[in-house]
Amino acid sequence: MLRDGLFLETLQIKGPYNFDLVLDRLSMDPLNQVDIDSRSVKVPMLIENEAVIAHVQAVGTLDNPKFIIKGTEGENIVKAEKRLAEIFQWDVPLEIISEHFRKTDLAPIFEQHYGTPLVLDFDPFSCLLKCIIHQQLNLSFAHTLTERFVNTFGFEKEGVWFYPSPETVAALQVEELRALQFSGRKAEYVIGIAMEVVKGNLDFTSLRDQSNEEIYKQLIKIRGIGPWTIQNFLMFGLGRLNLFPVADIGIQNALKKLYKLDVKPTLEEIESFSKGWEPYLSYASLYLWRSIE
DNA sequence: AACCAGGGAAGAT
DNA sequence: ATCTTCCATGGT
Repeated sequence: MLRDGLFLETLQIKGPYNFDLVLDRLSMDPLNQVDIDSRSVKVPMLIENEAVIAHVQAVGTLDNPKFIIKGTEGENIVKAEKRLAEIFQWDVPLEIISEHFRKTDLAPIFEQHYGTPLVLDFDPFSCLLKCIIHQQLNLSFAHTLTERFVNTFGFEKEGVWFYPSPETVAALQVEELRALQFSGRKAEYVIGIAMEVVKGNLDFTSLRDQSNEEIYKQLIKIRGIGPWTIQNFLMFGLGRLNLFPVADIGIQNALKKLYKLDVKPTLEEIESFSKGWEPYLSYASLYLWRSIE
């Protein structure tokens, strides 16, 4: 339905799906344009290299989720809607996943956050940059640092900020990022990764069709990208369902809290806890993070 | 005022 | 191959 230069669509999906909890989590990142009262968010996407913004608003309930989607009229409406479905995991059967955890130690947490989907980052390249920037920083400072980065080098459209393009980032100097309080090392990582993309050595479209292992082998070679970054990228960049970042401090603290441990669990303990959570380890990770947020 | 943070590279065994 | 140190800065 077209009106006033907008495309407008109502969408109904299978429940359970708790969009209010989605907005709750998205609002942790100051770059996300979330409006809790109207139950909506503006989603910046790159469709066929074109910046597109979709306004997604929940109008349904947990068990009968409905959305109103608005966007600027263009040629890629179908692709934009497909991408939205992927980002918000509208086709993932949350009931089945929730059922899977009902007989595990995570049951109470899954009860508490029932209907929470794993929402993807809005763009794979942005996801990777965000992972690098967030490495070894507390969430609060990490968010101000990414916000500062995007506001300085990215671009704004219809009130939403886009991360800078690989070309823009590749052309930056370390000193420009140091001025934003990046460490020298972090600045080198970010610029270096953008250069790999510009040179064509890192292509996110082709990554989509590769296995986790193939992607790992390719990304681990790039300076600044380690296991934690790859696991996060596979989860939030590509939406893979079975990742568990054992080295993640947040996961460790969540497990410590869940099992009432005096110290953070060892690698072996974590491995043994997570037995039985497959093949949905990403959802275990997500709900563990939620449990300490 | 220490100590920690949703890590990873580089150097040392 | 595996262990240790350094990076850099804000938060608590």
